[in-house]
Amino acid sequence: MEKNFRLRFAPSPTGPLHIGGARSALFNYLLAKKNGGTFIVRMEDTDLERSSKESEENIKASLRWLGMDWDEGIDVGGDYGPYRQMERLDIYNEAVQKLIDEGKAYYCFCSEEELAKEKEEQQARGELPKYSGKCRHLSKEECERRIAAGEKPVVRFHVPEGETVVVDDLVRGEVHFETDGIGDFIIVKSDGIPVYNFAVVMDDHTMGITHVIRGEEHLSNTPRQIVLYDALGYEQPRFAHISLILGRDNEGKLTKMSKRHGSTSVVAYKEQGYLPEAIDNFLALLGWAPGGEKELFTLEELKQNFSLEHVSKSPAVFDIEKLKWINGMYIRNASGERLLEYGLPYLKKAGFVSEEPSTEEMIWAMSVIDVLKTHISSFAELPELIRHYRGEIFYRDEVLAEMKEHKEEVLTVLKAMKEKLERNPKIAVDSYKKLLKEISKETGIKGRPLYHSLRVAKTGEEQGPDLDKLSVIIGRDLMLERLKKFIKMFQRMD
RNA sequence: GGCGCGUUGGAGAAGCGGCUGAACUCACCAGCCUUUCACGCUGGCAUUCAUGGGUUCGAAUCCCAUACGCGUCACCA
Repeated sequence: MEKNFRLRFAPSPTGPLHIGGARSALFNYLLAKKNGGTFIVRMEDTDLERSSKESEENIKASLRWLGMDWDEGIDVGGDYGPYRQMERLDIYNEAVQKLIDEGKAYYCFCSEEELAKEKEEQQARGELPKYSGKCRHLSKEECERRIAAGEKPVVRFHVPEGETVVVDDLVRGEVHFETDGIGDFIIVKSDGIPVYNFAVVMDDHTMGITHVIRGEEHLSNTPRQIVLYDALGYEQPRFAHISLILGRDNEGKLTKMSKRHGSTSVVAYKEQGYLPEAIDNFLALLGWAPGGEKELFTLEELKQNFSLEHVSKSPAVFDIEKLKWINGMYIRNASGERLLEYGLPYLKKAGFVSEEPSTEEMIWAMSVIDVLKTHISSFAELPELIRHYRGEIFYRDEVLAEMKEHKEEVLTVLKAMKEKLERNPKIAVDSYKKLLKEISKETGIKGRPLYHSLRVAKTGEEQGPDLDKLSVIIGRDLMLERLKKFIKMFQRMD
């Protein structure tokens, strides 16, 4: 009998939601949805120093933006709350007291200096550094006396010696750890707040979590947690540790994804004009492989197809080129409305259309986006491209040299265009195609000689959007100005 | 250093003992489409899976060793 799937994403609100976190959240979300289960979001805010409300808000907003709505947890509630660790202290304290009473955990009064010294000595002797167990045998009376005297002890868990802990991991198989390598670890800090390894066990158990999908960096924490599950008499959830996300640094070395590899937060990608469905798609492919040749998946399709069986053990490389490609594909396939919805803010921000666009501006925005949509991989490139086409242009020597070989032809075409533009001060955007036809007919020049000369004169480039459509961006006046300048310059060349 | 994990083309990445004489994507090359380029479409692009042994009728796929890379060893999560 399979229990209902209950999965969770439990970030600590110590910064904006980053790519790695979003990917963990996604995998949990997808597995829950695939199996008709429940997706829960909870906050691990026991690090008072670094936790902040802004971070929590950022994480929630990012998750919602990516389409990962949770069924239970923070903000939405549920039967297993509260969903913030700092509001669950009573639950933890009760369990800690039980462990102390049973002799499975104990107060430790060692100072940081003592511990550091001990560690140093152990290392000098070539031993693995771990807590000596010095406070293990303090009497209850002594503990009470010292606490009453104002000392602030931590609580350590007495790790059973000489045992092997097996992590039965859904992606890595059985991974073995010796308890002798662990040492009695702290479960409650001297300020009375439990440490992650303890709180997470309590939460996952009391919330009925069935599967824990998290980053590989937690693999070495898992034996500690398992030993706690055993001591508490709780049943373990299934664990799945997904591989790290690597980024390539300036020297070309691959290391764990961090700020030095560029943007790491979800909001940063949002601001750069990536679509949430593209991010989801990209994230899903970071370590997970769908069966066939298909690479583009909507969230809905991901929900149906996701499974842990095809999650890779080897690290995933954050390949920004791939993200750009995926995003570009989503942009090309998006409806006009959606394109406008996402693209317009970038045009406004860059000042190409006003804050309250007129109908004319809206029409212009739509056609610009339509012209450029096959040339951008994110919406942030939209204003960049427009500025690029309108800005200073440079003519490459090789290109000019090639054109010089057909000097007469080139000049004929350019002059014809110049004259037509001069005669039509208010030429409509959609009549450029007709114009090109006329020029071709009148001059007898067609194909590459026709298009190439005009393209170079107008943009300085040899490739780009359709020539007639380019007028939407450059406009009649600028185009004419450039033609005149180019003709002048070109005539003087020999 | 201990423990843990990984190593497939120019890059990302499938593959889980025979139907892979190694998918797919990017990049690159060629052709088609387009009165041009791009977009799009079609085709080409690893005699080989870090190296060395072994198991097997058969291995990128299983085992061992070596090398290299990465992660983790907190009163952070």
